[in-house]
Amino acid sequence: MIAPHLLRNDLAAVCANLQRRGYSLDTATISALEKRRKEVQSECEKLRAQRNEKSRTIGIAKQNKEDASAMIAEVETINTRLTSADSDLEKIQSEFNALLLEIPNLLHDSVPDGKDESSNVEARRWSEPPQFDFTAQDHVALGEQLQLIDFPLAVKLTSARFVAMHGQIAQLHRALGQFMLNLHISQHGYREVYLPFMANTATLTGTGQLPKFEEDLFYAERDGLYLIPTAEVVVTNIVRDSIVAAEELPLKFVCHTPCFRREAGSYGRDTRGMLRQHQFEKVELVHISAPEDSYTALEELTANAEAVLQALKLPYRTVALCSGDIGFAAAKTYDIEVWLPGQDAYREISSCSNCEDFQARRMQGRMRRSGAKPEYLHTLNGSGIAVGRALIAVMENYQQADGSIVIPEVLRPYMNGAEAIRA
RNA sequence: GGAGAGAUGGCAGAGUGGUCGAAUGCGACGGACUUGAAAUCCGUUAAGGGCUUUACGGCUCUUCAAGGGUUCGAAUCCCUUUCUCUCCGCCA
Repeated sequence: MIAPHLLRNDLAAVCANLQRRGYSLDTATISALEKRRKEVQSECEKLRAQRNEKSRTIGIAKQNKEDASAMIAEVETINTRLTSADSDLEKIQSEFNALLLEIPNLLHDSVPDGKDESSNVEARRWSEPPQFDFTAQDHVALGEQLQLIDFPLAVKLTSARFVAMHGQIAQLHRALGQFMLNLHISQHGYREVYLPFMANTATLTGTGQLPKFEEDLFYAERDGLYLIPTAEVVVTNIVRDSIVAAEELPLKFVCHTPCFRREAGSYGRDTRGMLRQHQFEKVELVHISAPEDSYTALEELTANAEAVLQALKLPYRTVALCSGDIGFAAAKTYDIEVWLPGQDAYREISSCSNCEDFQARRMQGRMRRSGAKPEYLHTLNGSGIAVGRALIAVMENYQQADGSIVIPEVLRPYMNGAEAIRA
């Protein structure tokens, strides 16, 4: 949520910033609404102040056993006017609020301009795509030959866009998650958390999935709960409705969860394989930081995610997303793209964002420096990294001519020492 | 799922219709005393919004789990919901 005072006092600047995203703000509606708000709210408060004052006088009169009926009649008149003014104000405020919740975050100055992903700016590149002296296969072909990835089974049990894995691929998948978690805990100073995989409306509103992106979520109607689309939702909401002491910052959390996404509107995209699934696992990194530290934190968080790929020796590049490609809640985002030989392309495997105070404002997440007023926190999140996609990357980058897959060294301890997966 | 008890400030805990945003204690902060500290004493100490001010600030509204109701007036009375605890049932 953008700071309401910016919308009141600096509408033109807000509008210009959002324009960079290709988002046009309805300034006429907003300023008209704001003008009425000011009038009606003043009226309400004036009436209420009068009523409070009169009621107090009535109380005193009654204690002195005096007749207060004239004053009581007066307050009744005030109340009639107040009721109507109040309902006007409520309408205006809920309209304003609904508008506010649907406006994306302001962009950081360093975000490059551009309409779509073609304008993203490469920040760095690590290692080189492997050269094969045979034709590289994708993970679907590799998994089928090994008989360890089973899409028909997932369809039978559930539906399309789900996957079933057997044996050593299932184990490799688990190994990846365990490895990432341990790396972040032991090397990068994160605290592991285990949280619910379902979340309520307030939680999803806090991070910005609701109200605008409800169609992307799985919803359990009987219980009013949503399956989380990312651990970011539950982890970031740890600080919802709380005031964190400045000395405790930054908070750095790592959390391994399944993620559930309906993928509405992406029907034609990435239908082959397990690149885009309704259910996938992810190790998520979250920083809760003081405002002045959040951009340093973004670099750190991104580097922590990159460290996973470096340890796995998977080639990647890091790009700064341009204004048109950046997500709703983020002020700045780096995507990390891993090399996939099966697609002969770099594909997103992590997205690291600084949301500044956008989410903190929605969820009333604040910090306090000693003696000072509470201030909004800055929240950051990033995949560290997507486990399902990491599995694809390992399979495709470590494939051999005979269709076997060498297990990256750092994962072998999690694989009972096995060095390769063969049919 | 059944029965009962609860939800008040950073924490503990009083408050059952009127000057209550709320006693008291703890904690925190400032000051006095002290070489320093402890102890003691004095003082300050909830959040959010609006209007106003160059600024210090001033005025005002809201908030005692949430929503609704009764009333001139609600932390206090009534209804609904949520959550917590205890007992029973079921369950990994």
